[in-house]
Amino acid sequence: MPRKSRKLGPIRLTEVAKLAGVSPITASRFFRNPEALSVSKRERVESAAKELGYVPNLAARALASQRTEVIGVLIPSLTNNVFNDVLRGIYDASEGSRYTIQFVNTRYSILQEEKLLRLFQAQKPAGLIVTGINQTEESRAVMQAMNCPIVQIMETGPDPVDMMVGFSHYDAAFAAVSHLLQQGRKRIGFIGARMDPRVQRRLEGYRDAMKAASLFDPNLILTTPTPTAMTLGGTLLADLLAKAPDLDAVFCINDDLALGVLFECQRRGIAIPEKLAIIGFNDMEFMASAVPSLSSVRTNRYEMGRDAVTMLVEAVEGRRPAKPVVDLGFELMIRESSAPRNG
Amino acid sequence: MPRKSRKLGPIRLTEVAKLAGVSPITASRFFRNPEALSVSKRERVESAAKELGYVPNLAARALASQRTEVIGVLIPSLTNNVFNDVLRGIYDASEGSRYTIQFVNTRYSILQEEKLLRLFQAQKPAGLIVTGINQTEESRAVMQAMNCPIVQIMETGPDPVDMMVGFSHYDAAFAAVSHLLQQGRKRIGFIGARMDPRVQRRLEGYRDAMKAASLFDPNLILTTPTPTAMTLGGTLLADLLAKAPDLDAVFCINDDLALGVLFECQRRGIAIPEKLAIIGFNDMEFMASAVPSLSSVRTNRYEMGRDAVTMLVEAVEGRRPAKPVVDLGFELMIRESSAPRNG
DNA sequence: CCGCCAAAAGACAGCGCTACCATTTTCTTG
DNA sequence: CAAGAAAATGGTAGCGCTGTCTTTTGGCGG
Repeated sequence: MPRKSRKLGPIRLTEVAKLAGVSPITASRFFRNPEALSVSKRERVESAAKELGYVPNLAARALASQRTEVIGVLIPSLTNNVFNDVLRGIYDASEGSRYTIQFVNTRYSILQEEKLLRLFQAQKPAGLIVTGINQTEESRAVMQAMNCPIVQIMETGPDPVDMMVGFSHYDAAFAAVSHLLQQGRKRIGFIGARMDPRVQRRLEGYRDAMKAASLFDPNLILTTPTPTAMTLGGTLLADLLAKAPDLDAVFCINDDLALGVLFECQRRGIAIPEKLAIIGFNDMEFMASAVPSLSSVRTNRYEMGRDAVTMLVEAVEGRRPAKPVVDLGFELMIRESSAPRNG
Repeated sequence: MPRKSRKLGPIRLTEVAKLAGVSPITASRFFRNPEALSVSKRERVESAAKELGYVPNLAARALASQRTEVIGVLIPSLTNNVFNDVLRGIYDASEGSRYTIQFVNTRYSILQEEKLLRLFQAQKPAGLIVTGINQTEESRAVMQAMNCPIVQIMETGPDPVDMMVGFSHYDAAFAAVSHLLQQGRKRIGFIGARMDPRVQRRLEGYRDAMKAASLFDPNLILTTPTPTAMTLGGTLLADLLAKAPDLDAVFCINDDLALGVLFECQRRGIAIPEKLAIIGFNDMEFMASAVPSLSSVRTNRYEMGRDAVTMLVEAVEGRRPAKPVVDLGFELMIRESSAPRNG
């Protein structure tokens, strides 16, 4: 006898079935597809399960059925508040479904991402959410082999692995810079930190907008691989001002930097927007309440997370979306910090 | 024959064992406790596993061993940035271990918490992290029955379910208000939102500090059950000023509200700290860079998450901590916003 | 009242791994 | 060098559930 005799542990499906007077397999079906049972048996199983306080053993279910009800989520950072909103959307959407979220942090490393992807592969998740479109060849191969729906989030691009929900960072940055140009600004700086692929694309948008206006000047660009932080905004503005004292606007690749820039300006007595216009990116809540209120590019982060889960759930259940790539767009939120000079 | 013949799916332990020329159970041991194998077998299993690209099937492992390597985390909110930092600590600490984090959101509802706790119970987690000390009787009973180490985080209190990592919100608030009193402030307002149990305890700390100075006045207190937000800070300040026009300081239960208050003051031309002193709570990064810089109470959120996981892992492995309740304390960060009036 | 068909219920084996114990091998030591 | 202890390894069964197929049941027309 290899194991101790039956311990009195948690209630098993067999016990429920016995109490309900049905076979275990019928009880099993009750939990997966109650419609398949006759009304009488359905009620009996239901009350038996309630009476015993039965909770299915997920490990056994996963082993027997060869699949799980887990949605794997790969996100590059928890420090960056942007992903906080995305996660909120993901968790909110998952609560209505029967799927569980399993979240992992790639730390902006595509090799770490590859490793984690392999780990997920072994768990046979029901679906996968990955950030961005810059996966390694190997990662793409693993994803393709996984045989589950996959959504790439945060940006759109050509050649989706499966599905996508995002927006064009290039277009968003182009629009933000174009707005500053329309306000008559000419010496528009670019302040960027961390410089992940999406930030790189924002830089391209900035560059092309400036070139289109024949105002491009590499001295107006200041970037650092350092992770973003509010204090960094102040430091970077100081450095940029040293390189380009005639700066009359800044495009910050996120709102933390923008607020840091605002504070630095207050410290130095630089009038916003008269001397310097500021525009941020993402439109976090504080942008609207700052004094002066700060312009930004609103991105639909919560919706991205939420829609990714929705698409995944639909796809798992066989209802693949009409178009696999969803562009959630962006919106310019023009506020005091980029008002016309004489406004 | 109930199933199709052996499909060519993922590599199983048996395959690895065969290639290594050992029994499956020996191969199994390699993955759980390599020390138990002789060096020669260890090397053979290792290379066989690598060659075949073996990844253990976690569902089978969980089913056979009757336990998982999951740490369940119950946290009340993803919107509140405080928990972002805690989660970071949790995830960072878990990466060094073999445990996986399974996070769920209780939405500040103790009934939801109870429900989620039951769900976790069925999954037999290796450990559990729960927020706060205000669980239902039923929840406590479930936890006690779970037979796994449990850490309550975010605050300390009497009667831990098992272990605790946190600090005294009462003491922290008391200290913050005492500081304002020492600066000669007499009409110190309290601005609070959401009013979860921990915020309630901060209110008590405020109340007792004011009473001790014989300066308590209920008109100085303004709270709302609304979730916290930066704009809310401004609104609440406006309302409080209507009730108590002679206000000379505010204690905000978090930094978002404090920044909102600062912005509202800038809008109204209220001089900080001359007319009004401000102190927040948590010491988020932006507090130091604001102009004027904002005082706050530093709390060790990241460390709380990190230490909770560390304690859990230690406990699972039989090394229970010397003292089950860890007080991480707090630190008053005094900055310009609560400097003396003539400073 | 029979036969037919669809729907409902059940039988059975096995998913991939590990607990438990038995057995073999290696190491100590008088 | 024998004998006992300790370490390393293996055999077997089963964790709790579900996929597949088979059997039973019930409804209905003739």
